[in-house]
Order: sequence, then structure tokens, then C-alpha cells
Amino acid sequence: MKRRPVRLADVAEAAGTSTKTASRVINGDTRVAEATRARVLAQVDQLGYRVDVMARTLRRGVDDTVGVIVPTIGDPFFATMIEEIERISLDRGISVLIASNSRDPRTERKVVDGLLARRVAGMIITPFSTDYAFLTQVNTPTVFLDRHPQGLEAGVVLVDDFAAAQKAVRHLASFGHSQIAIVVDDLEIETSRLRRDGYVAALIDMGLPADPQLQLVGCTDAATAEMRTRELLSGPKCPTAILSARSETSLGVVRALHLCDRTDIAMVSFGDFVTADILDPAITVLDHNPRILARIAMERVLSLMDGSSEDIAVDEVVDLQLITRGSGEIAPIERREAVA
Amino acid sequence: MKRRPVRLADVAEAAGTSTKTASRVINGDTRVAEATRARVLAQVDQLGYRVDVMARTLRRGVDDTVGVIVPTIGDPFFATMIEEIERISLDRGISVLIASNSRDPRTERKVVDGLLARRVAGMIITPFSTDYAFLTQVNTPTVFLDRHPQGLEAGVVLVDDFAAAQKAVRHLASFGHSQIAIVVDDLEIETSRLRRDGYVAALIDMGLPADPQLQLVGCTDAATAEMRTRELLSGPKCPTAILSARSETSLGVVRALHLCDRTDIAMVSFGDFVTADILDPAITVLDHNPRILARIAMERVLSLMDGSSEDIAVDEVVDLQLITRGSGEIAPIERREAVA
DNA sequence: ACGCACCGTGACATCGATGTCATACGCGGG
DNA sequence: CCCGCGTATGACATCGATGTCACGGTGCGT
Repeated sequence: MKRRPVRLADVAEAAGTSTKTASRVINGDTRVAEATRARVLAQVDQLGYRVDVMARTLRRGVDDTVGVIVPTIGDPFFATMIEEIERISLDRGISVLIASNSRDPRTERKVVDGLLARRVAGMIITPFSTDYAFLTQVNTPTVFLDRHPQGLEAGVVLVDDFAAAQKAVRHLASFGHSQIAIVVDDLEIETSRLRRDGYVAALIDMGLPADPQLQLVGCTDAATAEMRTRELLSGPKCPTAILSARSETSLGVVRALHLCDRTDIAMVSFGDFVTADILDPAITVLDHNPRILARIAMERVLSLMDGSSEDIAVDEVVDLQLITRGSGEIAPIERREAVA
Repeated sequence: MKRRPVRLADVAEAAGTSTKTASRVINGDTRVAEATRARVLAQVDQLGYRVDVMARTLRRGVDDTVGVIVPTIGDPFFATMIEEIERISLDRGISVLIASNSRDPRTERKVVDGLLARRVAGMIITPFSTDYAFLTQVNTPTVFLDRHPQGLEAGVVLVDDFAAAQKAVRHLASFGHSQIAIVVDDLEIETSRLRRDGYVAALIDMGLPADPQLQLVGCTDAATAEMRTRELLSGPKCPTAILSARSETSLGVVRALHLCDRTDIAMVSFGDFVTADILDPAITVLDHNPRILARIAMERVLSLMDGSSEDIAVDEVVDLQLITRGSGEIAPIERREAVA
């Protein structure tokens, strides 16, 4: 039952031409007589020929493909980003290879090697913590997303994490909060660090104390965020407002608030998420939009790939807007009582 | 600045052996003298050698990779499925190629061709509506997920859509509902059809009418589901309970119920989603678990790939459990009034 | 009538890794 | 002392597509 795949040579033979001419037809070379082209195309159809991407790429040296690496595909933020990248690529007729680094440096290195071994024409990477110095050994156009890579000067497409976190804290403070907690991922991640720093800077700026006990560091996923938040709520230092520094941790925070029946606590989420607008209260978020980042990154990598621009190490910073929906506009209890 | 990639020949030369011997070392062939092996490995490290997957695959005929095709990566159900497939593959040291068909048959065909052109060793496909008859021309092990492919006898890993929908409807009816609506995707999709059929069968079985006006067919995404649900709620035929046949449409239905302030209407979601358990009311769901499906599919495709099993066209059916959380256990208004 | 540019075409080498088969060496049994 | 066998190694062909270069023919200008 096993049948060899159809080769270009088979098509050529059936059409009575050389493989080279058949190849010309496949690649849309115009210098082929119309009759010959028709014969070849007929055979392509007849035999069900498909070019062998491996052979072509071996010969050409690159595969007309962009590789994308994200921390986790399960995170809706990155899933949406990938969706947008795929959409754009499909229009351009290029393929996309997707892989995740599972938030593990060793995996990340393996995955990058995998893409390079496949000779991708370009890469879009959300770096985790791998040292990217080795990339200088390679001339594959690469755009980094969301964070700066270690050990490499490179332009990055990202949001102004520091300013956005500041904005969120100021917003909360404007409703009278002084006990504002932050739920944040590992500080080794640049994004997390900047958001935490923005949070601290805003507090200090307004003359508020930056209590370390209100900084829940190391919340890598929703479950951890939920647990830590519950501990915080039942502890001695209960905040009146919380800034969740990632949309995924927001899910945990929201769950904790609901399950502990403390939806009186204000909250702002860094990044939108589904159902954020129909929860009670609806969640105020910083609109960290993955599609916009994806579009910018694709534009950049595509222009690097076709050589129409040089790889300049300049960041592209996207501003974030606050979408107020309710949860961020709750005054602290004392205040409410004072008013009442 | 452009430097050629390092080839096996470069490594061999630097180590003072032939490419063949270097190749043996790379591939863990034991019949190589220890000293030679060490010299080669040292050079691999030194020069930063990476095997050229393209060349290897061309020679070998297959790439040690599974290709995965889903309708949309943005759907958390499929994103999670992919995550699980990746996790398993990483353990096995094989790669994964991911692509989505964007719910478009032409794209789907292109994407499948793309995987085949890359000589993947196996495929896991959630078919959309492409005719898969051409796959018999090819001997790439393929496992279908969630739906039967058209034009091909093949085993499929899926859930008992019909029975699960029946179960959900019976559950709702047991609380006194007789006006039960269903929000469902296009009926051309087998999954959708079976869920609708299960819904209708349950109603008829219990002697209830199956009103076509309560069947919102063609809700392909959350936005459509929301719009259609709102229309339904404000129309003359307002149901007392809704079965949403996909977790993505559930997001739209829930949003409509909340925004129209009709959370008194009971609802069950086919498939769980984030925050489903902290909404008010929390959403009762059929636990359509993507990880379990992914595991079964991977097991199957791996055993086909290593030839340890034949491709038998037998389905693997996974049962679904109902997770009751509140929204599915609301009695209809008349009933509640009668009781009060 | 001659030269030249151009067009359609094909022979052949090539991309990098690896399967096949052959070779060289050392060692023990007859 | 020779044969044969096992071990470590290498020369060469090969996978499929395509770049390079060369060839024969047509039509145009002079």
C-alpha cells in the first residue's frame, strides 16, 4: 500500500520535459512556452504533485516561514497573538511555525535551535530568560516581543509596562486607596519587574508607603495567584485594592475575591480577559492588546526578511489605555463608611 | 556579517575525521572509538553545530514531527489541547508543527498540504469540512479529533456529543424547564449536528416540543452568540433555559444574560471555560476536557508512527461529566412563583 | 546574407546528511 | 603463518529541487 511520493521528476517525465522546466512552471517562471506550462500543470494535477519543502529549502538555504515562540500557547494573550500572526502570514503566503518554551530556559534554547535547524526565514520571540548572545552567530532576522532578550542588543516590540502600572496605581489611588497590593510573576522576567517598579514608583511618588507585604511576587499562574491572594485576604495586612500584573493571574485574583466574598476590594488587571466585562463588578483593565503587538512584530520581521530594512536595535513602544468597568472605581471601605 | 551555517563537514574536518563518522557521533551510533567521539563532540560544541533538519529529512524521507491542525488557536479549548500535545511531544523528543484552518475548507486543504510537504511523520487533525479522500494517496499516519473527516474511513477520538447534549437537556428539564433553547454552531459541522440532535432527541423523548425558534443555529463565535441570544431574549419566545453547545459561544450567551439582566434564565455550557465557576451564578458545564482528548490522540498517532499498531477505523469515545455549579439548577420563573 | 539578442529548454552540479558498501587494522584459532 | 572475523573508519551515491551555464532556433537590424 505504500507508494512513493510523487517527485518533480515524475511530473516532468509524464509531461515530456526536463525536471528543470517543470521546476520553472512550479515556480511561476515566465520564460516557459504556454503549451509546455499547460502540459506540466496538467500532470501536476493528475499525479497530485506537491513540492518537497525539505528539498527546496535545502537547496534554497531558507524556508519561507516565520517561527514564533511564546511562553505558553494556553495563555489567551499569546494564543490571540499567534492567531493574528497566522492571519497575516496566510495573506502573504508564508508559513508559520509555532512553539512554546513552557517558561523553561532549557526548553527555550531547544526550541530556538529547532527553528534555526529548520532554516526559518525569520523569528518572532517572546524571550523567557535564555541568553541570546548566540544569535549573533546566526543571520536569521529576529524580532523580540514584550521583553528584551538577555545578552543581545535588539529592538523589541513592547508596551510601556512601567508607565502603565503607574497609571493603574494612580487610578486606584484617586479613589482613595492607600493599601494597594500587587500580584506579580517572577521578577526575573523583565515585564514583571517593570510593572512592579512602576507600581512602587507611583506609590512613592504620591507619598504612599510601598509595603513589601502587599507585593505578591512569584505568581506564575492563576492557581498560585488565587492561593496567594486568599492568604493575603485572610492575613493581617488586607489591602483595599489590588493590581494584578498579568491577565492570567487576574483570573486567580478574581476567583479569590469572589470565593472569599470580598468583591468590595478594588482591582485593576494588567491585560483584558474574556468575561472581564460581565463579572460583578466588571473588571477594570489595562488594554494590553496582543493583535496590535502581533501586527507590529510581523511588519518588522517581514521587512527584515525581504531586506528592505536593517535590524536596528530600537524599541517600538505601544501605549496602554485603561478601560474602566467598575472594579477599579470602588472606594475603600473606610472611605465609604466615612462618606455614609 | 553573513556567515554560512556550520555543516557537518566542517565539524568533521575540524575533528579530523570523515563526515560519515561525525554523522555517527551525532546520531549516537555506538561503533565509534571513544577518542574520536570526544573529538567530534568537542568540535560540535566549539563551532556551534546544529543538524540541518531539512537535509536530514530529505535523506530520511520523514521528519520526526507530528503536525496538528485545529480550527482556531484562539479557542481556549484547542489552545489547551495543543499545549498538552506539545508537552507529550517534548518528553518524546519529537517536534510539533501547529497550524489552524481558520474554519475555512480551502485554508484547511492548504494547511494539510503544507504539513505533508514537510514530510511530517504523523498528523492530528480536527477536520473542518474538507474532503479527506486524498489522504488515501498518502501514507502519513493521521488521527482525527472531535469529528469524522469527510470522504475517508478513519478512527476518530471524540466525545459522545449526542449523549452529552441529551444529558444536559434532561438535567435542565429535571428542574422544570420546558422552554429550553440551544445555541449552536453551523450544522455542517458534525459535532454541532450531533449536539443539536441530542438536544432534540431528549426533548422529544420527554414529550416536550422541539421548537425551531428556540434553536439558534449558525452561532460560529462568541459575538454572534451574544447577538442572537439578545434577540431571543427580547423576542416573543423567551426560553427559561439555554444550552450553549460550545464553550466559546457560552461566553456570548453569558454576556447576553448578564447585560440583559436575565441571569434568572438557566444555562448549561458544553465545555468549561475560565471564570465559569466565579460568575454569578456560576456556570454548570459539561466537562469537555481537551487534555484527555490530546493524550489519547497522541498515544494513537505515536503508535501508528512507530508501526506498533495498524490504522483501524474505530472510534475512541470519551464520556462527559456534568459539573453542576448553579446556572443549570435554576428553576423557571413560573415554577418558582408557584412554589412561593 | 550575417551577426546578435533573446527565447525556450535541458544537462549537470549542488544544497547537507546519511545509507551502502568497502577498506584497513588487529587478534585469535587452526 | 595464514585465514577469517570483528571493529573503526571512509568513499561514494543518494534524497528532491533548483541555480548555473550552455545550446539550438527564431527574428530583427544592417
